[in-house]
Amino acid sequence: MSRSASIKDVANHARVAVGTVSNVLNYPDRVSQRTKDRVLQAIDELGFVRNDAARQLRAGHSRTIGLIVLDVGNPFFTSVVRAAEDAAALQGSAVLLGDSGHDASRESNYIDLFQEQRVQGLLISPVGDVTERLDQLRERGVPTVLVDRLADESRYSSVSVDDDAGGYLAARHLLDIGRRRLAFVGGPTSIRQVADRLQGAQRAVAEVPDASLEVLDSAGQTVLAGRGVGDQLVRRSAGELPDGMFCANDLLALGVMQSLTMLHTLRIPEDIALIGYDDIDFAVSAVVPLSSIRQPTEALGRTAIELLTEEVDAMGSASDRPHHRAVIFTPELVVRQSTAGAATPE
Amino acid sequence: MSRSASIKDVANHARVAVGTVSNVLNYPDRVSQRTKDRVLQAIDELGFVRNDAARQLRAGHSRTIGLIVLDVGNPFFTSVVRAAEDAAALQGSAVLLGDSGHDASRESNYIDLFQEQRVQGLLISPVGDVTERLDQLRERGVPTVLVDRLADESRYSSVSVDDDAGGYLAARHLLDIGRRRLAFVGGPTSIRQVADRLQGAQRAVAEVPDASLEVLDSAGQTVLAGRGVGDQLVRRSAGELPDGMFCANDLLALGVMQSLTMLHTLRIPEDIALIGYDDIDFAVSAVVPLSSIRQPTEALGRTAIELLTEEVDAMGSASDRPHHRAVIFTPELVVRQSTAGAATPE
DNA sequence: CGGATTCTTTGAATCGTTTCATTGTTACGA
DNA sequence: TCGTAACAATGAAACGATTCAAAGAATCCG
Repeated sequence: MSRSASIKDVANHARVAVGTVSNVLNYPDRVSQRTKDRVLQAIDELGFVRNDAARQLRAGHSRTIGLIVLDVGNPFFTSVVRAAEDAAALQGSAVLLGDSGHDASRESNYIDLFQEQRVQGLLISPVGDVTERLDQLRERGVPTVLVDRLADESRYSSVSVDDDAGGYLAARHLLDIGRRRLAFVGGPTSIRQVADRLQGAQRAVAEVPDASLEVLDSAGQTVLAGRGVGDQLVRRSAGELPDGMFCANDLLALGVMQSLTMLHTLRIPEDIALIGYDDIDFAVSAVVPLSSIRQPTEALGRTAIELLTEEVDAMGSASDRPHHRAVIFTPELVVRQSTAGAATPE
Repeated sequence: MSRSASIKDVANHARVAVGTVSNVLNYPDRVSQRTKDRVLQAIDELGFVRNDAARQLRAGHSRTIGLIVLDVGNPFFTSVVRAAEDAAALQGSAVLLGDSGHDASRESNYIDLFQEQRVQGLLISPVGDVTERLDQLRERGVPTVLVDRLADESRYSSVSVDDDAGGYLAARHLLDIGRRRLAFVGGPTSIRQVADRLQGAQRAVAEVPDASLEVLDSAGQTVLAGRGVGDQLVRRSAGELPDGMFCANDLLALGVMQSLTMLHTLRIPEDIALIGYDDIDFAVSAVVPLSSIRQPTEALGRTAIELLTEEVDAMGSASDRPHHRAVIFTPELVVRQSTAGAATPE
């Protein structure tokens, strides 16, 4: 129930000046061994723990970094968060995590909170149009790095993944194992990710003379939506079926797989090769382990912190040229049984 | 690039005293409309944002609550976290989230960090034995509530879920739809959750004279482990098969379902009714939508904050009797197709 | 032994907010 | 018109850590 001990209590207890205690904590080399021992013992006896508020009041800024993601429940972000936390910890910063849940007002609340906390900088996967807000933050000395969103390099640094390249990888892989009648399954193309992945797939298909790509619009991005598409497919005659399918995400792919395998008339991968996107945990333990495109989430998180640190440092040196970088990662192909085996053209 | 405006800048700009600005922010009623307008305008013009560090230095404590979970990627905790954040926001606190990832040293780092930040209190789902550490925290005025772990009420408050009751619910449901030859699938019973769920199931079975419960040990708690168990089952002759199965979690259940439905010789739920535990997102979109036991995660998170608030308040009034509460929630049965339909006894 | 040099220690000033005793102002009833 | 009460505004003190100029101690060298 006793109030926390302060640096002054420690100083009294060790019979030294407060400045000395501070030196023990921050510049141990400046202090003689004898006094250092006395001070450390006093710290131990009183159970002294630094008061971070006082510290950052003096310093003018905190040692924390704000991170606002769209959805902590999404494994993609979970992984980015963890990587960012680890990278930040290495340089002695902590990460304050905010989950906007795709809600602009929650997002705004977190920005307010982080600004009050005087975070060193902000990593954000924005919901609404927050550019004005972010400009204002930067004026006040808080730099921002956009996550999972490509930014104009003249304005912000950003880390993102090349969805077009991912789409290309997936389609190219299907073509490489000999498939020619491809189908793309994806939700509304108004979603940028979906549109980009489709575009990449089209690019790959265009490179192969006799290949075709059919676009199957799904109602959403869920397992059920995928099953809906699959159910329609199984009604087709054999000649009308694709022999390779690329789904805009793994949930869709798992739904399609459920439909196709349910009736045991179509085999994966022999009759139809199937590939998803995201490489979620479930992909590996599907009935037929699902090939997928893996996003380099660890690299995203780590690099986001690196770019932010660059910006923070640049802020310190009052060089006026704003030097931002937009880092774009290329996703990675993960081959499993759903696209395994040699070519089986008709 | 300009330094952030302080309350003093605002005071100068509005030609009032600093105390007045503070009053506008904290006790608007004490200030006349005229000055309030002037101050608010000055705040707006300077883009003033409170410095939380100074605030909490003065206050002696922050308005944040520390929350350390075992794994943010786990949907159970994700949901608890979100509920806790919402509940905290309602009372004007923010939640600092730490992910220990089942690692005692990460856990310890977060406790250090939160102590430096002078959090109001701590919610924790502990990895190692941290009781000493928590006692020490309480002495310094930082109360703790244990999450997803039953605590001795004489020492801590806690919120947890009754796994025995959950196991009972699941088995009772299978019995209620007429199944008698039950099987429990679960990992090593050294895991408390698994042992409790099994115990509850046994309790239910004991209540019905001609019912039996077979225990099938799974290698782990994954889809693949479940498939392993399922693969062994399908080799049995019809008479040796259970007619109702309860899996210690949904992943196991989904694995079992994959095996059983793969060969199309056994039907779910007609031949074998199947129920899992946790009600993960995938349960509803399985080939046969999976019945499950849902844990009241929202209530857990909300109640954890409530108990913590009680403790914080109790700390304020220097009443020496430590009054802790251990709240135990009962999980909920979610019936889907995998256990649907009337009884089909042999 | 004295002066120069290096190494330690000191403690007041500072960061930005809140608090609160004090002073200043206004309004009202007698 | 005066006294009193209610209301507004003031500004110094405090929170706890860090910084830094200055003082004090120890060491070295000629």
